[in-house]
Amino acid sequence: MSWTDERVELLKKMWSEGQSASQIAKELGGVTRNAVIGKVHRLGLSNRASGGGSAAAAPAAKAKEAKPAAPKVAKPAAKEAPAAAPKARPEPVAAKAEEPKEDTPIPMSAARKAIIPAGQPLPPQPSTNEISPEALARVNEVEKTAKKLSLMELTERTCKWPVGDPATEHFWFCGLPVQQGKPYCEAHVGVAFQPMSARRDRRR
DNA sequence: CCCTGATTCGC
DNA sequence: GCGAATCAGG
Repeated sequence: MSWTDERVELLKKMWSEGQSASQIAKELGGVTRNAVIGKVHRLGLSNRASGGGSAAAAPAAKAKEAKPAAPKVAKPAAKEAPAAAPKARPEPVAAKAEEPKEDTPIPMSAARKAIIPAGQPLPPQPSTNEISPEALARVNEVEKTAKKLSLMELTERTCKWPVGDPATEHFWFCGLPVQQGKPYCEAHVGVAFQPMSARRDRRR
């Protein structure tokens, strides 16, 4: 694929919108994020700043080291190996403390009748009708393709959204790839983290 | 490990 | 000009 005007235009657009290089690459197709980044630089728009019309900006970049007289320096291929010193390197193997593995918190699902074995008080949960319809639709859709993992099968990168009633047979965890950072997949992040006041704040 | 952008450099 | 490889964070 080559950088046609259209593709460059889309690149510029998406980049200015703050899309990541990988997202742009995906959209364009036929290029890697590296290609996108490379192009971005060549186009000289690597600096995504200057959004608001504020005249002053440029928070002063870091002091870039000037390049005195060593444009290209080949890798230090040759080893000096001067003295015949026996390189006895202690090589201290720092032992890392084991990180305590945290248990994954288990969120409640929408389908809870009112009975959880020990009869715990139900944790407060945003009522279903306050979640955007689209988000719910997506969740319902996703639950069909969920990987339906058991508790033991969950990993750091599997969606930990529970589906079904823990007290019944059909209970599982979504298991789809999580959204970076979050404990849930994209769809479930959508219902888990609501942009507060989603409905009331409609206008603005 | 997943991701990000930045840079280098052979092509 | 192009972009893989690599680097440097988060």
